Amino acid sequence: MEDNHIAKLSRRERQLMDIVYQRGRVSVADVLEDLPDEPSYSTVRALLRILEEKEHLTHEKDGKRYIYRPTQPRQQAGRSALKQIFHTFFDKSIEKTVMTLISEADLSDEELDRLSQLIENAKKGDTSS
Amino acid sequence: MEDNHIAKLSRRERQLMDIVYQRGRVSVADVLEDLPDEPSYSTVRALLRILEEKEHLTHEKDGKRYIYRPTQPRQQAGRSALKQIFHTFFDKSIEKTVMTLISEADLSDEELDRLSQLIENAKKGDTSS
DNA sequence: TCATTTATGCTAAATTTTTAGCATTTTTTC
DNA sequence: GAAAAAATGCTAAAAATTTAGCATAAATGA
Repeated sequence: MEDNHIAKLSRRERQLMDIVYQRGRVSVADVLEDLPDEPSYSTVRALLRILEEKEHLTHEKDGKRYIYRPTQPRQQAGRSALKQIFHTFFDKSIEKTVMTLISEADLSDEELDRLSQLIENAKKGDTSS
Repeated sequence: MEDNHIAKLSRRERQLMDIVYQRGRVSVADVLEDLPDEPSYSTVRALLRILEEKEHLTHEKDGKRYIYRPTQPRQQAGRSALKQIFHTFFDKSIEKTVMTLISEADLSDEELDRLSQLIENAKKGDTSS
């Protein structure tokens, strides 16, 4: 169950999951706030319920209202999303991908140094943290 | 029109676009080959036509059959896909993203050296190539 | 306590997506 | 050059997604 079954989501479902992953945990109102084309309250609730049925979300009660969280941890979901992109657009080349990230960002020298450090550590076989 | 309007695609449409970006250019048969749940020839054709209407694809004739290509260049599409992931799952942190990429890949020392080099170049203000 | 507000539960309609069929055109092959 | 094979053009049905409405329950506050 490591797989990218997030790819099977419908358009709207994906949009909701993105919001959930950005926020970490959400109420119906939160989601509504982040949706640019204000659908109705009912609509959002229905979608959250469906996502819960499909086991992409769980909810707990916070006082009177529901708070939803993703079932798949953020990091894991991120990793598999990243892998997908990297396959489709960057020929599975880490270099191409990193290059694109760096050129996108206009990093300070300090940040670049930290990246170097990261790579040095990897070289020593330390892939943790 | 730089935006991620690829996010507005339906599930099936996205799946097709992924195939197109992986292959660069495709015939109907190519797409069919890459779809795990063999839909009919007609189905794929209809989808390609729709994607063309929406201007995500163009086609040209290669002998008797159509060859489809994305209208948005691969690199541009990749960049915007990457940006999305990086926003949603990695708190807009280049470091987190690169770290994940590296840990995913089990790179050789040689490859890591090339990455270091990449970063050195960036430090010198060279964000080209 | 009782009215108001703010939630959820459930259901069904509207819309969009997905699919495939049949007709026609172009290419190939004998 | 006629039959078969391999494309595309167009249309419409089936399935899935998306939406919102109405009923009900829980919390709030005067």
